[in-house]
Amino acid sequence: MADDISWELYRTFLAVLREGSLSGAARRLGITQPTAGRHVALLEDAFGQPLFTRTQTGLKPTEAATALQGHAEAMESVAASLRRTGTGFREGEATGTVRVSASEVISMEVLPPALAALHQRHPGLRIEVDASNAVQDLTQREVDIAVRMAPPKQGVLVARHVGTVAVALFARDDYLARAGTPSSEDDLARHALIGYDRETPFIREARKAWPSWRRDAFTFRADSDLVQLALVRAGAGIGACQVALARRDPRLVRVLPAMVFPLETWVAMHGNLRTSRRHKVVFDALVACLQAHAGIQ
Amino acid sequence: MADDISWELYRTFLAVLREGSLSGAARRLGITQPTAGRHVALLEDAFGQPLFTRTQTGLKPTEAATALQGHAEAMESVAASLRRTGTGFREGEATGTVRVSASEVISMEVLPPALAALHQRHPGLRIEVDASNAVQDLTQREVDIAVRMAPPKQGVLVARHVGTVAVALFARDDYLARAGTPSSEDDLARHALIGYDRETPFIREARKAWPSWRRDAFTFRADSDLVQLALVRAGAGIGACQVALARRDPRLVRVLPAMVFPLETWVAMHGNLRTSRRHKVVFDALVACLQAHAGIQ
DNA sequence: CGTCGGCCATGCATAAATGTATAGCAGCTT
DNA sequence: AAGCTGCTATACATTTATGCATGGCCGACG
Repeated sequence: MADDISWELYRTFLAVLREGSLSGAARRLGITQPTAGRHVALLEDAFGQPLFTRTQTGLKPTEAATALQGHAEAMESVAASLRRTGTGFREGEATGTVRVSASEVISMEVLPPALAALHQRHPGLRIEVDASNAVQDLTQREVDIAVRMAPPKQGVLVARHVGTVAVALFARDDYLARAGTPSSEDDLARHALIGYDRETPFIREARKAWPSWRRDAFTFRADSDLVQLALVRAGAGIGACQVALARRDPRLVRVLPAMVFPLETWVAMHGNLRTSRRHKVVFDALVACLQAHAGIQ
Repeated sequence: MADDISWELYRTFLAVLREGSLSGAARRLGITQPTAGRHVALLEDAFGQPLFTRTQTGLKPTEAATALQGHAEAMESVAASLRRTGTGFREGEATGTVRVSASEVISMEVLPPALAALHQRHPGLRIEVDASNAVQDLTQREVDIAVRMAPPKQGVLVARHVGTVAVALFARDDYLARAGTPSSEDDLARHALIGYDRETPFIREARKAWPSWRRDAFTFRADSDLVQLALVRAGAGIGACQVALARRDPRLVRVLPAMVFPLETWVAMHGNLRTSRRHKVVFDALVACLQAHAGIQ
């Protein structure tokens, strides 16, 4: 069994896969084209099969190579995490880069003050925010710490439940003065509603609680929660909004208080990072920040 | 930014961490001690900090090195998967190794016939079974295909719901003749019950359905579901058992039919492996096998 | 207390991997 | 149709990484 496949080969393999040519991969990796070609040849040798069909315009991946791509990407992702963790580590101090993932709304509306304060206390800290609604997999994407709206499943994580963020319906006062205040869920049909466009798994789940919150009932549709929030703030109609955020704007009025959707909120981190000073610092800061956020009713 | 850290360095780094010495790592990797030392030195150079304190008896990892260990292990795991997938790939044929994870009970009682038949059809196939009740993370552990009792969360997976496996209470006929048949859930207190020892997250969830199924009520406690099953089959008392399994033993009698716990069962696989012939073959076989299993009422 | 075994560090020879240069081929553009 | 560009493959030179041998150090053991 050829156990001596250098991990380095995987890296060039992935680059060739991505660039579609030895020359391109070589450029990206800072090596030369013959070297890239030799790496691929070595890998093909080790696996006992071709990974690419050579053409004049580049290399076309075979079925086998396609099957391996995901793995290679996973390695790359982990390698990037490793490098990020290893760089800028200083005994006892919190220095270096930490990559945080959170939903768009949380990233925009909740985290910034906390992160700013954090940096004041730890000037050596570099913080990357990955704002995305897709459920990030800590092992998959390059993220050290994630704010999640679902309890973490994976055992290797250290996770802390920071409370429940309530989502409810809001509208600006002038909209309600204009269009009236709905008194029942059925009333919503006569209003300008602000909601989602494409249905995600999360929305599908949430819809069970709000049966009337259907796509075809919406006047404004947007995939971005930020856009929805902006529409609500602009008085365009009635939309869903985290209660703690709406509280900041005195003109936003809660309608149909019975309609509440609770978001169990968690902060999760790789168990490996428990011993890393800077990750612990950011983790604790996020926990404190979100506990405060979830505490607002 | 030194982006040119060879992935190969990570491999020796992990080996040094594991072996606790350059010499040991070198032996394991089939390189020499000076080379291992140089690799570590390169890595320390790239990270700008020491990873080990050199002693005469070996290398002691610093705080930084400890923080990196988990990442390095993750890389190793992925590399192993990659190698396994790449080796023995043959266009159109199902050859090579596939690693399957399932619960102990499923691994022991349900899969073997299906795997045996599968191998008959595809003699080039090598199958590894990882029997463990811990929820395996497909990206974390070295597993290609997993049989899970929970809907998969991660988007990168291809998952198939194969049905609902019902778990109910059973006892052997002679036990019931001896001790009587319980007529209500409260009656259970007077019986010899077979249950879990340590409470896992899964059991905590399941307990909500069966409030009377408490640890202190059990006569026999075992963490292993296999042992519990064996005790039920031996007529030791009343225990939980998958209905489909109990059906095989004519002496096992279902008690308190109202107490049923449904296990939603899924077969999950990396999306990357969709194009791999051998993985698809095993995936389909597992789906068929478990659909048949879940179909038994 | 001396010996043995295991470990790290260093200097040096060698083998291995990489880079350079070039040839050849295909597809575009003018 | 000729020239340009981008690609792979090969031959050759060179750098780089590796292995080998050795020395020094510490702890275990008889």
